[in-house]
Amino acid sequence: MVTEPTAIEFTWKPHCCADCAIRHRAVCSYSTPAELALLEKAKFYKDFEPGQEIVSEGEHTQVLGSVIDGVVALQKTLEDGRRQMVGLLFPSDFIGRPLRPVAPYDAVAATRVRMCLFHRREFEDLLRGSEQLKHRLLEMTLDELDAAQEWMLLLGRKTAAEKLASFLMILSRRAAVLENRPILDGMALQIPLGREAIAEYLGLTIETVSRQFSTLRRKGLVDLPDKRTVALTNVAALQQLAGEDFDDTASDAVA
Amino acid sequence: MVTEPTAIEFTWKPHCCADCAIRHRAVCSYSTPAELALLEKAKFYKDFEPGQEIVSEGEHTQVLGSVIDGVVALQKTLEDGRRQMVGLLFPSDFIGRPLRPVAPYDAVAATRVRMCLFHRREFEDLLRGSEQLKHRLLEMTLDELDAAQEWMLLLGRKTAAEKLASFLMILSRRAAVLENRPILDGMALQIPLGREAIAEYLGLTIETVSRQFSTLRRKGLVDLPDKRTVALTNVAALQQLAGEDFDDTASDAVA
DNA sequence: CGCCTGTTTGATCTACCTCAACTGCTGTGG
DNA sequence: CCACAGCAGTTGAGGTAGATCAAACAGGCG
Repeated sequence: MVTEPTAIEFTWKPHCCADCAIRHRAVCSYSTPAELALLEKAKFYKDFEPGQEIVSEGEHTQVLGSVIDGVVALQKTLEDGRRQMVGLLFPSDFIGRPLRPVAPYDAVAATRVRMCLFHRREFEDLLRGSEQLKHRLLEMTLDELDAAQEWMLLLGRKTAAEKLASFLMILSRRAAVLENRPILDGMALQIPLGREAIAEYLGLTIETVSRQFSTLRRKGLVDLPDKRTVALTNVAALQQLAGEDFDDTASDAVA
Repeated sequence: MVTEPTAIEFTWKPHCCADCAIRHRAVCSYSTPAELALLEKAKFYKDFEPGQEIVSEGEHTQVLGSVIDGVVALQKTLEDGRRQMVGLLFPSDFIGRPLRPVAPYDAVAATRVRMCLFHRREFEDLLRGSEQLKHRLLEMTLDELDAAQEWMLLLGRKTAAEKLASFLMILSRRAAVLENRPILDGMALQIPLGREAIAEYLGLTIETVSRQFSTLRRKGLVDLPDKRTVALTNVAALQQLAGEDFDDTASDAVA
């Protein structure tokens, strides 16, 4: 399963960090030109085919880095094969824990993926010397922790319908940020995962996911032009179903 | 519910950081004497009664800091009242996100709690100037993220029996580290949570938790001398049931 | 002693899982 | 151009783990 990737042509191929599409959002976004030059020297690109493992659980990982293009799923597996996704990474997200040599999960390419990688040793050295890098990594880790805690609420307490609605809203928000446009009724959402991966994301079975998609369609909240596309026909209702406080009610400070 | 805490006497009351019980494990553990002096000046202690809110969801928090004594639960709530615990903090753990003014969860004292607190502003200033503080906070955040991902696997894929067994093993491990002793058959585990809080931890109902406790007792894996105490009579079986790879199989490195 | 709160146990119900059949693509080969 | 695998997704029928509703029970405390 870990075959060498065949040459994949992405629409855009970065050669130097200054041109990089994720330059201002990735772990390097606070780096000074001087530091960027060091990163430039150390980095290398690698492409992965859908389904290919980037990191595998229990493995002593030698590389870590940023997703430039594509989507990566982090998943954990029980001995009997039950699997749970624990992370879904988009361009600019960072894979791998500095200072922690053994990966606690599989990282699998969900689509074609281009990674900007570093050898662990080199990256850790750079990190040690760089206030900016460390600061940005802390920020990103805190964001990931927030997302994980929101996800725990979903897994522990939401119904299947709420789970799927939440998933669609999360994807919408992610797409809105990456593509810099608002979430609107009628917007077509490209889903980078098949039904099985969605089920692993939500802690459901593939059949339940499928049924919930059908229910959402029957209720008129979404259209399903094809298996990998969801058109949001009623964002407000979907958001309501997802059970999210998205209103900007400023609560007053205490103590 | 947010009444001022009455005076609580803990057995040990730190006055200066050098004497502090969590000195070598908390966010300040890498700090130099010089930095410690700054922390010393900025810190203040505060005690909380069981059930008292330390931080509340959506609130603009002005303080953050370390748990010195006691246990704190982080929980998220849906509009209709369904609640999920998303963090359980022991002495030396850190509460609050620097750079993120609005709390995404309630932090509630599960037991009597003594906190070592800082005003957000002051702490952020210290953090900005301190390589050590930032590094330790990054480490701790990464640990919390690991724990959250393990927890997601539990919530999404484990059965009620597996969930409870996992919970007991997590508590055991935590106690083993804090009290610096191994996990052994016969060891009595003090549970800092009532059945309801356990249910919120595991994404179950209180009744299911209670039934699973009874089942574990009937199967001879635990004794239940009183409601807040669990004696582990068969650690190996419990670990097995929890479905954890606790063996130290070194997997070989790849690329 | 009776009240209050937290826990256990029992009986039933239901959301989601499981197993199984079916649909509709997409690619391949005659 | 059609036949037919092969796979991903959908739909259906029935089973079950855990939820829900309800009652009994235990300990602490006035």
